[in-house]
Amino acid sequence: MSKRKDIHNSDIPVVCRACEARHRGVCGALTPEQLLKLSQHTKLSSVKPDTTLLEAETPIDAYSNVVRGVVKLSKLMPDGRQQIVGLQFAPDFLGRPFQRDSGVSAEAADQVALCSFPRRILEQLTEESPELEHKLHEQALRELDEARDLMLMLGRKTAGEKVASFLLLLIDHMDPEGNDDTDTVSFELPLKRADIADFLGLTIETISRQLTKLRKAKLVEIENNRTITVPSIERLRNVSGDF
Amino acid sequence: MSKRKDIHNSDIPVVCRACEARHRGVCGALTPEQLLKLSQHTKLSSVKPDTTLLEAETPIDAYSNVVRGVVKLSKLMPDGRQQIVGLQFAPDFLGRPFQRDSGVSAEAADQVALCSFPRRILEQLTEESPELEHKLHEQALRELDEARDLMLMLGRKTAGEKVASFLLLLIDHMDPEGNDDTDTVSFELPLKRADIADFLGLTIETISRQLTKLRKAKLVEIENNRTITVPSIERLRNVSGDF
DNA sequence: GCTCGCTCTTGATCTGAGTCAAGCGAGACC
DNA sequence: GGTCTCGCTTGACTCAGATCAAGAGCGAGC
Repeated sequence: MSKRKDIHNSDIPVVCRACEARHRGVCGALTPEQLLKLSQHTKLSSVKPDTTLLEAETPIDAYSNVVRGVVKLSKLMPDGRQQIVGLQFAPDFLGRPFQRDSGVSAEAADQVALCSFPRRILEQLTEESPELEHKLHEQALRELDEARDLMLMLGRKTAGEKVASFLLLLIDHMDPEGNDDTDTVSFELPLKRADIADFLGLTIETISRQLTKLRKAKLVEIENNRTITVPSIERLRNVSGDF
Repeated sequence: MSKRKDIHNSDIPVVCRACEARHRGVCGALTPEQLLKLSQHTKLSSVKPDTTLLEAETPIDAYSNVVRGVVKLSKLMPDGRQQIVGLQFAPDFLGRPFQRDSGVSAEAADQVALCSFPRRILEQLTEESPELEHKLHEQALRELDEARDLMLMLGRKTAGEKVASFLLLLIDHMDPEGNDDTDTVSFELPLKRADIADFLGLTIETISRQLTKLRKAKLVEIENNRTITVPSIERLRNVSGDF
């Protein structure tokens, strides 16, 4: 990031100037010229909750950066059982490089903003800049780490620990700006109960009961079903099983 | 693979000639010269079941290819609960590129043979050959896909479906040579019951009961607790939940 | 040969989360 | 205002898999 400080801001395409993807996301690997080229083909869009963004089994012809909101990656069993296998937050990259169908589908969890570009462009840029492939590789490794954390959670944690872990995961990923190092946070749940259940391998009813339990134990406060306040992250972590 | 047919075999280092990693693994990205350079620093080793290969939280200074056997990647909770988050079969690459600690530890599940080399060498080769990074990227994406399949399994499948899926996973990964397109296979279980339990998020007793159930349903035959025969892969798939 | 330790199986019982069912509150639409 | 739908909660009951307990099989070491 500091490496780019010397570049005058006017070299940066207007649409990219305020975008997180340029700092923490894959676009950070691009030169101003490449960024310009890319930005000429990008399309910003905003979609409603539960809009399907990628279908499993369907090869994709566009990639996106998540600019705002939360995207659910999910897998479906033939009989309808569903598991959310990952959540993507801004500025994550969305879409499987190298064409292989990844077998997951992607849906907006809440109001989501995307910055999309055709597959062809990304492929060109990858070829001329190994640093871009490196960024994508790093994102893949990061997602792999998260997937494995989730496996531990799904396989070995109790319902209560799962819900606590989920809240902590949200706190970790959302607005890293508002990180004032305090032990207390407040935020909007981007997922509805049904999504949380599909993420944690539980049922809606169990999510509801566990949240009530956390509320009665004064570990969280809940307003309007969606606004969560965690008075002490520390205390919440104590019931997450993570130490 | 066909691209290398024209290279005379004598260009290939002796230790690499019969190695799967040269074909399906990461070494396939290297030129004969690079392979030679690498092979001068590699060390072949063979380790007993349950030997620790990588410790979580400990940065690694060597990478390996799995040449024979099965390696368990696992995560541990502070109170001792354990989850196996991945299994690596020959010729998988073992070790996290770019130094970051991945938080998993690796143990031999059965008798394992490794081909190891110092981190420095891999880093040098990655710098001079983007194709190598590409191979590593592809392996990361493959592992990510597998991790997500496992998440669906851990979160949504019944004990019976989990055990059936596990056997199918083994059939998929083991000796792709012996794949004579028949519907019946026979193989040795590389994991003991306790490992299977940690992999599937169940207990030893449940594994045992589910195997007995499969045996009584004539879906598998079991000899000496370790030798499995599946008379019809098709029928086993029918109880795996995968369609 | 005998014992020890390890892996695995089987049975009896318990329990955490699922299932089924009812009801509430809030926004959307008529 | 009334009714529908959707998201959520709560209670009663059920059940799949965990837990607890006993014992069998088998190879290693003495």
